[in-house]
Amino acid sequence: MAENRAPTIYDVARAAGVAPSTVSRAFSRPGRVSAGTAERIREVARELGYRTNPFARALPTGRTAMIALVVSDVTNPFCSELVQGAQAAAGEGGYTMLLAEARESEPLERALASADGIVLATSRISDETVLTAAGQRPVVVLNRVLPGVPSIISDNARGMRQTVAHLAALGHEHVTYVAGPERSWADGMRRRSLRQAGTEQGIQSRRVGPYPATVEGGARAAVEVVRRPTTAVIAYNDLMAIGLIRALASHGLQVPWDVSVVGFDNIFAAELITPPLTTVAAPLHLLGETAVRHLLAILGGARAESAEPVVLPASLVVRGSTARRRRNSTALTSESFLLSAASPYAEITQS
Amino acid sequence: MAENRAPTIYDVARAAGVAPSTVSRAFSRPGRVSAGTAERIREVARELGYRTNPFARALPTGRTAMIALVVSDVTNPFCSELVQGAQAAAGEGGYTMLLAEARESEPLERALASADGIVLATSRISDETVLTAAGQRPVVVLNRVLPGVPSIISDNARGMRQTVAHLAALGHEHVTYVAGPERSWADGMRRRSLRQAGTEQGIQSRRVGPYPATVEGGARAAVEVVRRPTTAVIAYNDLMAIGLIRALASHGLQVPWDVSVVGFDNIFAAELITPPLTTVAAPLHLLGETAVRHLLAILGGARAESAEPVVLPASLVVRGSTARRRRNSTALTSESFLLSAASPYAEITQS
DNA sequence: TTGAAAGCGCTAACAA
DNA sequence: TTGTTAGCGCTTTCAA
Repeated sequence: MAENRAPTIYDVARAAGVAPSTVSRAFSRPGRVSAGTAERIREVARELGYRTNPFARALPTGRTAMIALVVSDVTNPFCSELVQGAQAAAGEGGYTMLLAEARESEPLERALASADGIVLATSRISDETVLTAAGQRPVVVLNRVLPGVPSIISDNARGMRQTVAHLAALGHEHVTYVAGPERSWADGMRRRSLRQAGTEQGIQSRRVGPYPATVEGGARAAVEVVRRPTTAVIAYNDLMAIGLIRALASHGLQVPWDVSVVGFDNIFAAELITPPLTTVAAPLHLLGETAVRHLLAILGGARAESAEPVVLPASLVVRGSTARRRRNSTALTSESFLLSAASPYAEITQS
Repeated sequence: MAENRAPTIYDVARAAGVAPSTVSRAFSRPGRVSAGTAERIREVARELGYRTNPFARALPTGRTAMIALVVSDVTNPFCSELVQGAQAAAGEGGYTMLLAEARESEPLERALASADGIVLATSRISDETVLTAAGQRPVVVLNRVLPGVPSIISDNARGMRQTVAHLAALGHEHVTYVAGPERSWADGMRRRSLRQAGTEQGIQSRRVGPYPATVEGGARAAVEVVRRPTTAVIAYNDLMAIGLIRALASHGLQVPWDVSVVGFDNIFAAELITPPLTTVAAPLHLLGETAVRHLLAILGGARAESAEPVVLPASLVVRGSTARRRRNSTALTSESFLLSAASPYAEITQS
């Protein structure tokens, strides 16, 4: 309410009996000013309640001390932890974090306009757009790999290998993958990893979908899963797995007894549902943190932009949604698995 | 990477054959420039890829077109939707949203330094600090009421009344309230509402706690709940309710058969757990949205800061964690309820 | 309606 | 080590 104009370096300078530039230096590069004056200046500044104006500073330096985190859906539990990790790392580095939910490209524009650098954690934005953005500001992408753009990913391949091994150990011979958003790099990666792991471990796999990466999407997938019997399904993410489990139940199929379900991400709700979800845990917090750290390093002048993506560990967390295959329940042979009415999207691989 | 200095109004002015000030006007106050020139300027600007620099603009105007949302824990599912609503409203109003997680006051400082206004959605910050902040910039608080500070709250009293009525209808005569953070305004409000509703409807209530407003906190509360038998408990929030339910189960008490549990907020996970949680649904998204809208209105010069908090509807969502009281199980009399070993914190009310 | 010019608060040469 | 002096890109009187 008391609209007293905030004190500036000029006020401090006058009160401390030095030149404004000295005050500026005292704050922007301590060490370039004698200990004594520095101390006095800080003292006076404190008394006056001076705070450096980030905008005024941004103008001559071109550095805003802000980074932007662009996500596709804040509501997605996957995001929350990411955001937290990012926010922590940003604060630690003295940066303020902008959060943008990118439905269209406009938020990205705004982010580009005011942030020094950007962390992109959304599959909603096309590779081309990302590349364009990367041409203007340092960009770090999460869970996608793009030539020339530093990226942080979690080890989907490893998680998938563990999952397949786990399922195989439980006696499963076929696995259905419920695909998420088609444009998502992670989806492609998970699909390929499954095929690969399947081949290595003698497990047949097929894919259904794509469906939206939501509880609702998972529920919709259930219809197709029911139509094309399987003993184990791996969903693109936990949200879908949850939707799938519930919908399956309403179709009379009990997880894990009738069918085993595995998710991806290990979101908060994964261990709360019944049965608790077996899932590939992504180091969500670490992912966000690492991305921001990486970005700050680049902003700080680190030119060692190794072309290789940073791979963070992911590994299977076994809970209650997977169980030994029931020999007698679903009379599933290799043939019936492969031949069951295929949807237009279906993609079948044989080990 | 092509580090071509971004075009400025000077570049546009030269290319369009007008003065820089005209370009400025064309963007900041269309209407103060002839339709023809305006069109030409926009044209040229588009070609050059000009974007107004928010920092340069912020300097003379003092307006940054950014608002800050300060929350206590991004990871809390309660926040996610809030953030989304806020972010949507901000974008809609042409504002960029800063997100700060306030563990200490430093993030608040940063927010104050760069945002035009602030939405405070955390109980971690003291009333005094909020008041100080409100003295410097427009502030809107969420779920707390502070003299002179515009606030948005959800109708806890109504939700509580419904809850008590629901419980009473199920035959419960005593209710235990598991308290959350002591400094939280919402906690006090819920406690008072319960006492009030209890008095009105002839239900005895007592309080245990406070405990942290987390799953872990809820689990810890279970110990006390077990020690001091009760047939129904209302938890400060869903997270605690969830922790409570699970911990109760490990103590051999089944919800809702042995004890009914009600939460607050209706977070995403509430309907996923087993049993699905009966809870007072807060309009999370709307809360965030409304807070930001309100803030933008104030920033826009709305002086009608009605002293009254804006109250958004909250109401009970009945799911599976509440059930009819089993007459025979817990032989709970009014005396034993009131006299059971009280913790130092306990506060007992009699209708 | 448009242009000229003076800042907004800070940083960064360059001098002293 | 410190002061002087230009700007950074934009807005905003004030004149024209």
